[in-house]
Amino acid sequence: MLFSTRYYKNMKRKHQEARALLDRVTRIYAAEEWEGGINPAQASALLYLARANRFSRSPSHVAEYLSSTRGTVSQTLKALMRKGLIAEQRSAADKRSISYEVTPEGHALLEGQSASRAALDGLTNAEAKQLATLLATLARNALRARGGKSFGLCRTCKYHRKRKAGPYCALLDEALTPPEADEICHEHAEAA
Amino acid sequence: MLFSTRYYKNMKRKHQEARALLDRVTRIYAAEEWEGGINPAQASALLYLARANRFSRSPSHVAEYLSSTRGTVSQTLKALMRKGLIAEQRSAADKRSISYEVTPEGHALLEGQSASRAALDGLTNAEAKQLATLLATLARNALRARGGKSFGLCRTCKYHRKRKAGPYCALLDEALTPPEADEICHEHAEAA
DNA sequence: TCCATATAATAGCGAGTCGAAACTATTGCA
DNA sequence: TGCAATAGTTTCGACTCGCTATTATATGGA
Repeated sequence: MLFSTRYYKNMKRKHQEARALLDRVTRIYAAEEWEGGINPAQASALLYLARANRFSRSPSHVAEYLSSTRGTVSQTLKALMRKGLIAEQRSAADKRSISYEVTPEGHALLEGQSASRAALDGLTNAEAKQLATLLATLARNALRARGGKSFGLCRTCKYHRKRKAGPYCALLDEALTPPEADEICHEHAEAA
Repeated sequence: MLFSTRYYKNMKRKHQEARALLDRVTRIYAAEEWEGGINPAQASALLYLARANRFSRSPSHVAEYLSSTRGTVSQTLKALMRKGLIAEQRSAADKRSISYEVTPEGHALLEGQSASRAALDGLTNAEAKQLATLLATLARNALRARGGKSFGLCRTCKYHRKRKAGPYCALLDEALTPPEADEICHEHAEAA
């Protein structure tokens, strides 16, 4: 198939427009976050920790989720600790690993940000859903290209089982509480 | 209208999911940018300068577009200068103001990033257009709430005129070249 | 059992961002 | 002429960023 030069120029312009929009929206929200006494990196890490299950709340997992490094994330988490927004939970099984918990103060901060963003964005429910679907496609494709992990919700994983006693993970051979089925898992594998 | 607690919990979850997705996609792209020898703030400023018209390429304009401050942007632009990606253009009319030009090296870098992103995102043309539309709505609403300026394209502005001799700006009383009609303008006003 | 290797997290480095506030140099208005 | 507004820069302290050690713990052979 043959296309004109004009067609390609138009494609390129459209692509740059979408990219610039993503940049700009992110920066507007970042400005909001700064005003809440937290910086964007800290906000992203905090939201991840609030959404991740008990197997997925270590510095390494945060780093991988955010396409960052362990060193950088280690410092971000220390800052969140100092601010009392998360708490450390050392594991007995493996003394090297640490799991973080979002404190009530941390949850309150996220709650406030959610409210402020909902007021800002002014999207209808249908539009918000559409946006989430498109961004999810974008993330999935980009991650596949980069070899990253999906970090999807437990209930959409191929190891997820619905048992009479409640949800269950066939990979870790662990029983789960009902709310855990809606949390992010670092072991998440796309169902076929 | 009455809604259940479950309904609100679901709303909140959906909202956080969209926000987390925006976070994550941005960070995946940021990781790409670092690999290209440039950091996210520099990449955003560079792309803005490449898309802005000759009236809109000052440090103040970049700062306002990115919801940042003049001080921060001043440093970012100095970094881009050192890397030879932009060039200074001092004005004779107002000796205080500076306009920046993206150099051929800068354009080449953006070109490479565009190509790499297009390969990453894997969206169809229709999906890309839909995403751009949704993000534009988001940006417009958030900016209205914060009192920010739109920075839209010249040809969508209420002061834009299509004349026989070519495009024309009725606000600045200036004749424009055809490509300028597709550039960003800091004076942009939404058409009624 | 001992030792090499792998893994989890942290520390330190240098460049750079962030907002905020102080500071220059111009411009324009009264 | 004077003085406030504007455009840009500088400096500050806190923090992020990737990077390269370094420490502590686990694990898998020989």
